[in-house]
Amino acid sequence: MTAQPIVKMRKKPRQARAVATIEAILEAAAQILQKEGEEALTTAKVADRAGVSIGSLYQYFPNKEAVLLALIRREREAIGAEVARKIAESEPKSGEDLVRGVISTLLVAFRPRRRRRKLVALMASLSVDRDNSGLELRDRVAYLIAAASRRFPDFAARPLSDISAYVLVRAVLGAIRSAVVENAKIIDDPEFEEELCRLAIGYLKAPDASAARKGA
Amino acid sequence: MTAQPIVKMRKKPRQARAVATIEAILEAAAQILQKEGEEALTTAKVADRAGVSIGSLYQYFPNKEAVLLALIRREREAIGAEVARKIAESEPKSGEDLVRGVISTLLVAFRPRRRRRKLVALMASLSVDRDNSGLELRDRVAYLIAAASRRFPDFAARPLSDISAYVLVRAVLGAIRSAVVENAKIIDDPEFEEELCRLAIGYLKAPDASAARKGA
Amino acid sequence: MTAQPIVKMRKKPRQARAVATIEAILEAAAQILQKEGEEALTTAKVADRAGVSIGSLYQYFPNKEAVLLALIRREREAIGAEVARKIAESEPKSGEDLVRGVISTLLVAFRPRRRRRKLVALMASLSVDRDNSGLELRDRVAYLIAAASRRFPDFAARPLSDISAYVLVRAVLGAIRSAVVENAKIIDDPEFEEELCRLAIGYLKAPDASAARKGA
Amino acid sequence: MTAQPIVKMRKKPRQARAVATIEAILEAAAQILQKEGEEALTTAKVADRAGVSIGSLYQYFPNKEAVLLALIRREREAIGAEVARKIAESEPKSGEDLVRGVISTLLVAFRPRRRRRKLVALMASLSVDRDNSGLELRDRVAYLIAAASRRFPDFAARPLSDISAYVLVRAVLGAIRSAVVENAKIIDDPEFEEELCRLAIGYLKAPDASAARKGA
DNA sequence: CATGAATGAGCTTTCATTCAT
DNA sequence: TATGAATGAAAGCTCATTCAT
Repeated sequence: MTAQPIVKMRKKPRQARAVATIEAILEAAAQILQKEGEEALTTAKVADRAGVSIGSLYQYFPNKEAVLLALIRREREAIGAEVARKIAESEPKSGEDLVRGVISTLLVAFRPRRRRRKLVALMASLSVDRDNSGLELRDRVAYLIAAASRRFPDFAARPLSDISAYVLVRAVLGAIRSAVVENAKIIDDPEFEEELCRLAIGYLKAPDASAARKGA
Repeated sequence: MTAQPIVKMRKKPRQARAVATIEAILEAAAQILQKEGEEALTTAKVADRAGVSIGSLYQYFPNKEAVLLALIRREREAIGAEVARKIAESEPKSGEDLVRGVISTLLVAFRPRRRRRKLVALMASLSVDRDNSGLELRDRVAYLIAAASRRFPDFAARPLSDISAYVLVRAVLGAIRSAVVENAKIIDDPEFEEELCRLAIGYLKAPDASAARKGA
Repeated sequence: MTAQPIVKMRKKPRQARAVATIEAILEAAAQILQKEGEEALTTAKVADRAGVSIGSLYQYFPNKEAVLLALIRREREAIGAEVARKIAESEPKSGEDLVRGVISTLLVAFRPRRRRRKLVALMASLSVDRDNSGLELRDRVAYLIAAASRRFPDFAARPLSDISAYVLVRAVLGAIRSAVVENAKIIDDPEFEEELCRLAIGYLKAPDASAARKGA
Repeated sequence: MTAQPIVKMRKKPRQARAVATIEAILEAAAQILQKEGEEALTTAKVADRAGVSIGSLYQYFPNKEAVLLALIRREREAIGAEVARKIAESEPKSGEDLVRGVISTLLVAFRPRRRRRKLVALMASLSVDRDNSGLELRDRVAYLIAAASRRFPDFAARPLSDISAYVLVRAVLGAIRSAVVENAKIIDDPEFEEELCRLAIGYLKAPDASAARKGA
């Protein structure tokens, strides 16, 4: 895992068998990551647990890193899509509604699977350095919030600056990340969800800081 | 990094020379981590850059992990102490004052040294799994805020629950962490600091969520 | 290239299509060898470049080595045939004539195709160990010279011993080999050709060494 | 053995033990090369036969190729030095004397050790592409001959052009190379040596070709 | 105490070859 | 017959750690 920025899969699967192989590899990688940690994630182990030969692994992934990246991308897209879908079908009536919906969905997505702990930690550390196409979750959430801040009367007072959006999204996801990674039972606590909402909504409704300062 | 769960240092340094050696090793490790990343951090390289033999390194640290842990702890303590000191000498007159002071100090601590980027990422991923004594920074900040929320009139309205403190501290540090790790120039932007303050202060002053709900 | 000592082709091509396939495979191998070197010559790459599946390659060649051997043999036969043909049609009038003709043809055969460099090197290293049927070029040349030394008056003085033939042929081909393999532009230099002729003709005309010694 | 032009040793040995290790590695490599061929030359096998760990091998050689290169260089220097020494102490009285001395020494150097067969083949194929500092043998021989062609009356008639030297040295070494590589008993035959001398001396004494042509 | 040579388990990756489809 | 997914032995190489000097 030295350099090699290659990220794509080595070959497109043309037979159904191949698709199953890829899926098995990713699932095996996820399991090992979860149960034994990143250091235990060796290509041999992944192939073994996936029930395929090591050669097959390398037929579809150019190197170990590519497996990790694919795994992370899959996870991220799954969560991102879920958030978007839930929001779309819940038809929020207010900005507050929407924020509660987003946070609730995020928590649901990260919660049940304590099994995803290591993966989330990895996502945090890997995504940054190596995968710039990977900010989907954050960007999607930021987009949703920004849209809401324009569309709904309760937030309309002040449009969201880029920096505000950055702070809000990173703060909320940062807190969730901590909860997941620190393995805290707190992530199942309704009060945690409530406080997250309070943090977000309070921030979105608060008078503009600079405006406030100038006004003072 | 195979076996050996030992984590403490192998021997107490009794001579000034020993202290200097340890310091040189940690500094070398920090430099390598920063300039070349975690993968490049090998014991041989650390010893070499520190100007000591590999044998000497193992005289002071039982294994590679111990070096990393010591490095992280050093960094964390430095930042924690700085926050505490700045607050102590600034004698805040209000809760808002104190929060602004804490955030400002945190940003100063993380900011100038873009060189600390990799270290911060490491702290995040390592602290959780391997060092349970390591939450000092977070705990210290949480303690400060909690104390303030009791001491100062502007926050007095509602004492900070454990969960609230958790959310607040993780949110703020999470946003800063993002800024540092994503290498964003945003960390130098005054507006970023302002928004962080707005987030924290707004949260601390907002009416209690559950109270509000009950009241409704 | 593990086991399987089989060296012959697996099946006789009975259809024109098969011949074309074999030709495509050999041509692909030659190209890869030339452009990327021996290490890059993998069966998968050969099949790919030849436009056939890896399975098909193994239908015509029992293993990778057989491909190489076929390639070398093809090359060798081509050059050998060319030398023979040129000589036959030039109807040399003297031994010197014939020698000049042979050397000239050899140089023409090896020259234009700097592309054949890697192939020549291969021929040199492979032919020895693995292909004992492969001395055709050398033998053909040796035969030509030997015949000339008997047929033409200018060489008639002394019949060529086996060892003399060996020395002469290896010397001339060795010098050409060096020129090709070392990638020297020398192979295009007319003086090079002239000197080779001088070497060969001088040797063939010189008084017998042992005779000379005895005479002395 | 992909790229990596590194050729030097990884670290200078500072302890006597290290020198012995290096020697053992080279000797083991030579043996394996000889008895089992180039394909059998794996780093593990070399280390094993040398009685050292694989790690030790890589402490002194950056990669497998470096081992080969060191081996070849060692061999080449040994032969080159021997040729030079023998000539120096034999104090040849004529050019013919000197040529006979050189050829005799070369044959002695290559002869007794049928064990050197594979090594010579390797030298031929490797030296060219990868080690440009490696032409010592050829250059040394060429230098000796060139000097002789100027110093001694029997060759004085015509100074040796660069191309003539090239042809002569490659021809002689090419013939010897063939004898060694083809495993022919011919290398032990005194007539072989005699014919080589005849080839070389005849060439050196022959009237200049171009002169001859012009004269005609 | 310091040194650095030695160790070797274990990792990633390649590629010739097979065989079910 | 042609295909290409699957195989897995085996290779090169790294690096944390030990221990004789």
